[in-house]
Amino acid sequence: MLDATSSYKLLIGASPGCTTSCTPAHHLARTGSVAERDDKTDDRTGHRIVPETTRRTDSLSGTRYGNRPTMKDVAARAGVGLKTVSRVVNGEPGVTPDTERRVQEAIDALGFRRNDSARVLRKGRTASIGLVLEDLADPFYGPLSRAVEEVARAHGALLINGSSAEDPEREQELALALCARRVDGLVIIPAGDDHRYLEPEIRAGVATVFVDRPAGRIDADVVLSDNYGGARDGVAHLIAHGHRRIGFIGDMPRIHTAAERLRGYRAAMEDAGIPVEDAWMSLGQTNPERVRRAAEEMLSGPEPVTAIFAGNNRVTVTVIRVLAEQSRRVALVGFDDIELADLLQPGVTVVAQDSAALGRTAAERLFRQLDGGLVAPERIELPTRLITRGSGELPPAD
Amino acid sequence: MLDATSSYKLLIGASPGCTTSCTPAHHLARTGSVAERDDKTDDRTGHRIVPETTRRTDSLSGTRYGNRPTMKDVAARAGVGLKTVSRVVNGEPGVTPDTERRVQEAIDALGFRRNDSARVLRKGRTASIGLVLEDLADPFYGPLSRAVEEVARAHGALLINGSSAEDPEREQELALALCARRVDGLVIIPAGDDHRYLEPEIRAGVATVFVDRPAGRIDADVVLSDNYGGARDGVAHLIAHGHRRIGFIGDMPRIHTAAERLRGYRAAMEDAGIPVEDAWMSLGQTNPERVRRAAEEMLSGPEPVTAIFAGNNRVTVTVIRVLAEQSRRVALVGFDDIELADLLQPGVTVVAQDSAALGRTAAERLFRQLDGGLVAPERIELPTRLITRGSGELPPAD
DNA sequence: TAGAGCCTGGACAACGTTGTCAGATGCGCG
DNA sequence: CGCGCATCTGACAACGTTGTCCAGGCTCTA
Repeated sequence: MLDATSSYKLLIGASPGCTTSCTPAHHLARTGSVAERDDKTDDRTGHRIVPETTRRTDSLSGTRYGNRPTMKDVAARAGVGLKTVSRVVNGEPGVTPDTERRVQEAIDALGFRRNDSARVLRKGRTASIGLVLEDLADPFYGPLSRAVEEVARAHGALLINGSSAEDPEREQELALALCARRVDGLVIIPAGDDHRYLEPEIRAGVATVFVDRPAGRIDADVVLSDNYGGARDGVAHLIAHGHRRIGFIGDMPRIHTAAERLRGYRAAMEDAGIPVEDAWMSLGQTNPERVRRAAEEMLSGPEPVTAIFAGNNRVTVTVIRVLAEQSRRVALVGFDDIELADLLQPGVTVVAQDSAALGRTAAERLFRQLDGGLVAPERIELPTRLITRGSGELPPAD
Repeated sequence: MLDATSSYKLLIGASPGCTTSCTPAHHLARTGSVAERDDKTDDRTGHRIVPETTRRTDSLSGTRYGNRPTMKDVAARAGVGLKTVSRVVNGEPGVTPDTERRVQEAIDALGFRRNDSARVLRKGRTASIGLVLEDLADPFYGPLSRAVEEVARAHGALLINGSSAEDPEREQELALALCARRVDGLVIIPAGDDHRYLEPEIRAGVATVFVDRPAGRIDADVVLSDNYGGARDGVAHLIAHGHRRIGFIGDMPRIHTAAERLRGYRAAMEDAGIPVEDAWMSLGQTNPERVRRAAEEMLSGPEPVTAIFAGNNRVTVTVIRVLAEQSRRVALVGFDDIELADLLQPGVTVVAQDSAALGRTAAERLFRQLDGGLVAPERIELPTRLITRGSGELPPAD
């Protein structure tokens, strides 16, 4: 068992149900027939288990487990002082080649590896940054995460990341756990809307940058897409192609991006002088069931919408499915680009944001905070791109 | 600047070019016209920058940056001993409610947060595990990563992860850097084929599980999909639908999964008594350019292939693009499931592996190592599923 | 050959926490 | 009033590393 005291558990959060809410597995198509291989599999798990040839080496030997050699051990073996070993390990000058060789031999012989925990304790900086996002498995966050990692790597730092699962409490747990680890900085895709809990941390020097959505109740750097403008453009695009009854399906309104995109939708409609009807707007969870229901409702009745604006990639995917079942041709513009969107019939017109750029920009900003000391918090907005592929250019079919 | 000494840099790797090789950005369709928003953007970066209202709080106040309060400070302020604070922080028994209240007040007033580095140093366990994978941005690894994270979370551990970018050297750097951080365990999707460098670490008690591909030159737990069987089934499926000239496009042969899938291809062909021609097999990088060239070659000439087996998700996506441009109907089965595969015309038949299950199984195995002490290394093979959607059932079009 | 200066190596404290152990305090009871 | 006991508290060492500082030996020059 991992040694986690009660208080520690409180921080990290040992919640009962690990609801992996909305992994792409849900999005992956599971239609069509399924043939399962069946070849000497374990009854219970369906796994095939093959024992490896040898037992784990040294499992019973005299080697002490979990008792690693220290610099002291290396020093003793090499017949030198403790600090000399430190010098060799860190490549500091002032060691004769001969001594260095002896130390190196001892290191190799003992399998010594410097304990970075102790190093961190002594030096104060951990050379690691934390990333709190919503769901690592969401294709939108993959590139973002990778971009943050690349920037971290370029600065010699490691990346610790965790998923909040869109739960504000879990976001806080994670962020604070990372602070307890003394990460040098924090990149946060917020789930909650009150981040005052971070104030002591920021004051203590933890660099902090928010991405995709702004921080709540504190001043902090934030890097986001132009959600309002992007949505407005997308909806205006539909209007320009003759649509007037346009539906909007988005995420829960408490999520900043969802609210902004809705605002963009309203603005575009207003600009065109089209009064928006309540039945055209549906905000809520983005699981396939709800989205499907919402879409089907908009598409039924005496005056169905002729076009749908989908508030994010998950919504778009489900709406595509629903539209594929319709006899009428309904126009669609989605927020976020989607893989293979160009190969569908028709191609899916989207308002694309560059998630990698979001991550990169945020991480760079983070390290600038770390390098250069203090600057005024800024809000950096990245433009979106309207990519027309067909679905957004369909004329209204009344 | 982050404090990273030369030797440290050596470990973490401060490589010159940060080639974010093959992020999904490459896969995302960029066809169709593009309209860029242009609204008071910064000339150089294309960002829109809006200064936040206030200056960062305390930026110039007397608060000492990077000088956090310690338990000693809390103790002094609460007028109690050091150890009493420790007791309160850790929820240990033996503290009067009154004392506890005083300590808690001091903690809140000072914004104290326990330094886990020191804690780790003292206790030996870090309650964190490392994940080395190929590319966080690859949709295949997102769910895997998330699954590992969930299991870690259930055990009160945090997840540190890094991308090897399919570079063995970088894999080693990362893994060893994680060991220096004293992660309790390591989940590795290996890029290289020699992992003897991990021997001292494993001996020292670092739990280690390999995923997706087996370890090289050491005995270690490994969790992988039935690549051989899956590929054989997929190819047999094509053969069953009348194909004989079947192409195989896969990843570099040094990658275990690629080699196994090729073996499956050969086996299926042999089972059917079809001699394989060299021109039908193409192994190498999976970037769109090479895959496209490979596919186009197979499809030209006097005796073109009538079906293609795509060795992984990236290959499949590119092959779909190429096939969409062909006048002839060519059958396709791909390894790995793909989002929206069911909505294409025809739907894409795939051999699906459950990447989340891979991650979950591996992480659970890791914590079992940590909990239960030592067991013989095992090889756990997860079954694949053939999902038929149309593209794999097309008859040969000669 | 002596003194100055440089190079190398090592002793020691400190980082912030936790485990050990002993001391202090309060209480009940004989 | 004194004793034992239970409860609470705090002093101290240790975890493994790095920074400071000093000692000893060497080379070089006068």
